[in-house]
Amino acid sequence: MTTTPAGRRHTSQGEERKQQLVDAAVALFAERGYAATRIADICERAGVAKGLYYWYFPTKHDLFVELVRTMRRRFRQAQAAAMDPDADPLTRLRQGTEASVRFIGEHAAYFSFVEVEPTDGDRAAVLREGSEVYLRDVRALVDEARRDGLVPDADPTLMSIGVMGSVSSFTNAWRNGSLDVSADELAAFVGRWVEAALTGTTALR
Amino acid sequence: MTTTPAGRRHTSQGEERKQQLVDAAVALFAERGYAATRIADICERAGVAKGLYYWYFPTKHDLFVELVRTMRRRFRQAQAAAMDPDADPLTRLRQGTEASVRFIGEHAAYFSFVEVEPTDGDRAAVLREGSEVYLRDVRALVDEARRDGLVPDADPTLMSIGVMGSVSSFTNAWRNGSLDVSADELAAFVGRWVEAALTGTTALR
Amino acid sequence: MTTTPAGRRHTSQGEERKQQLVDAAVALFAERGYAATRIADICERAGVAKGLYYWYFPTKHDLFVELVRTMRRRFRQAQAAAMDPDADPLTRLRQGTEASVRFIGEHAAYFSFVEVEPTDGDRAAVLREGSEVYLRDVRALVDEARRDGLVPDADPTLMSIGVMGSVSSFTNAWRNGSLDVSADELAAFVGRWVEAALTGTTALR
Amino acid sequence: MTTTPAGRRHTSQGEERKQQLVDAAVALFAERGYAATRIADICERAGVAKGLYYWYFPTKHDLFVELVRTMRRRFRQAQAAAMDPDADPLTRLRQGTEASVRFIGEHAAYFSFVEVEPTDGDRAAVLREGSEVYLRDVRALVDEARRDGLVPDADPTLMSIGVMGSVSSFTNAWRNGSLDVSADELAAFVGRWVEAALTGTTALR
DNA sequence: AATGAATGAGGCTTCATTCAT
DNA sequence: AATGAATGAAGCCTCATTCAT
Repeated sequence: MTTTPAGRRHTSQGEERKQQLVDAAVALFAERGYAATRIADICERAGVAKGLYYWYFPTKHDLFVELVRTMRRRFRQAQAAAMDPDADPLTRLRQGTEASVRFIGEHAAYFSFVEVEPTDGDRAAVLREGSEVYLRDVRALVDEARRDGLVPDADPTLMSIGVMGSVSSFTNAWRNGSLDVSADELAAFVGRWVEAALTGTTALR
Repeated sequence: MTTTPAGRRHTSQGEERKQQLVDAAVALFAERGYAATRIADICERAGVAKGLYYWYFPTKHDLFVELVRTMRRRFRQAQAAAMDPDADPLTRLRQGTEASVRFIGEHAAYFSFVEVEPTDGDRAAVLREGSEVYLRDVRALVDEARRDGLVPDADPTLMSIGVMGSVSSFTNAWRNGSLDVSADELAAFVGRWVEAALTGTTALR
Repeated sequence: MTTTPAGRRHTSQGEERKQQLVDAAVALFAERGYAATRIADICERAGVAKGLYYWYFPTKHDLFVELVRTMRRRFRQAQAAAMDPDADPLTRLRQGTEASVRFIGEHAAYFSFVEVEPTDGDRAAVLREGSEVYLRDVRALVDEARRDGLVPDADPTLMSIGVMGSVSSFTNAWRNGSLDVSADELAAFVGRWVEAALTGTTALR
Repeated sequence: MTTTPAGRRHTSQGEERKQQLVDAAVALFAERGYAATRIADICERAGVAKGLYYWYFPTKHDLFVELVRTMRRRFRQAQAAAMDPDADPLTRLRQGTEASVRFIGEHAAYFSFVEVEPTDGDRAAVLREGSEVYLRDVRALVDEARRDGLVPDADPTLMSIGVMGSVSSFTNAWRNGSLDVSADELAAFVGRWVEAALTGTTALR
């Protein structure tokens, strides 16, 4: 049960409806972008009348926010689940990176507009939250690795950004169809790429 | 002298006006994004009447295209100028990378919306052209370097994307204000980062 | 129930609204012509918000088309109803002609802009359809009359056009206010005029 | 030498320019209608800069008026020249009618938009002047013919309108391409048609 | 006479949002 | 919960007209 506009309760049936709308929205955002997607389109694809949208979301922006927040949560869970708590930071970083690549590959539609999209005005902020969280997680590992002498003594912020940026760069390209590798191959490559860049010692194979 | 709508000629005075409009547009696109920028805004900032816009550009999209194409040309020139034709491919790659970072840094407003923007519909294609050209240039150097045994025998497409992606990731972050380094420092770092990732041997300092 | 824009269904209430818009449009077209009538005007006169127009008609032109088609249908019905199927072709022609004059007289507002209007571009075609149908009907009767020896052996196309043209010429003048006769008197006169012209024997009284 | 806007004199060279503009306008009005013809189009076709238009005509409407007035004059001259002053009124009427048909045939482009055009607002009045003059001329002949007992004792206004309407109906159809006769044949037919209608005695051949 | 540039009112259309049922 | 109808603020673009040179 969740609440919406005027604090209304939604039954489980209502939850389904809501999810239909979100799913339709994701598909459309991916196809033509957020701005070019009209609420009417979302409703049409979801098979409901236009007016119904507002029973579930107070505004167009809200669906976006809810969607982003939900995905963010799942994203972190996927990363956390992939990391071996007993491993050294560099290993955990690689595991997290690989998990990220895989997760993004599995939610291509979503990331296609989240990564590339406008960011005009409010949505920018919403998305930034997401990368900040990610960045912080990476940063913690980088710091740890530096403390352990696993990576050179370079600017940790720069290194963290390098890690995060690599993930998004490679997955963006992958979605564009310019890469002819499987998700797993890509994940492995990105893991090695990042490690090589960070340590300057691991050869790319 | 250039031509516009119905193939009209513009005097040099007209050229200036046109440039004023482009400049105003770049600033506004950077501030609030392409979609959120109204033609009226561009004219207002350029200090001309709304109707005049259409004397110079048939549509909103056309200014965008012209702008992108112009910048693309300059971008390549800057890269080419920075590369020592007698140096080995890896060195040239680093020189080009550093030049790219610097160029982007000098045209922050432009790249802020070109890199992050929507890409909904037509604009996507226009922008893609740009990265394809860049990618091809990088790819040529990577191939050469591989032939010379300077980089491991990994997938050259992946490596090229890694190079290009690094440049944009770091410069994006730099523009966001999350990085506290000078343009030159950033360029140097990215150059080393890319070289390390590629060769797996150059330590980050 | 009719369909519109995206094939939407309209309730009977919606049908009324639609009709209100059409009525307002006819009045305005008659007053100031199609081109000079803005959609905003139509809505204002119909007492609805500007945006609602597009709920019912995809464009300004569409209302026009729908209107013309509807009137065309009624026009033909009125003509058919006035003709005695057992009468000779010349009589039926006169009956049809008189009915046409009367119908036009009863829908003066509509015909005032349909007959005299621009016809620039698309609307021309729409209107032409109408006269072609009329002309074909007349032509059939003229041919029959010629076969029966009721009219001279002149070019049937010319004669048919003469009939149709007479109807519109007289009714146009009537609408302009240059004629001081009742609709019935006019109808009778046009009937005789046409018959006289065709046969060259019936005296005008 | 004529005067324009601020009472400026035009040299004979200027007269030519002016005529070029008028000619371009007639062609365009005929092609796409008055409303759909932009001043820019006229200038483009005339091969002059847009601004020059206003050196010759104070407004778009004025060219129209001047054009109509000029043609009106010539039209009347053509009619007058065709009538034998010594002939009876009915003959003169037929001669004038035939001359009208021929004149219209020779100036098809002009009449195509003058006859069929919008008439929205001001232009209506300008055009009406024209038909009123024509109507008055016809009316005088009809009255005379009635006095001489050449036509029945019917409403002279109606008869006059029938004459004028016939001319325009047939020539309109002719321009539309629905008639496959020469201008002379058409003129002869219309002459007989009108006479038959008026007298009810002349058989159509 | 002639040109390119500039103006600005105004039209059509879109679409997020709200309302009545 | 759900629907069709209604609203109105904007935005893009056109084009007659004017201006400076």
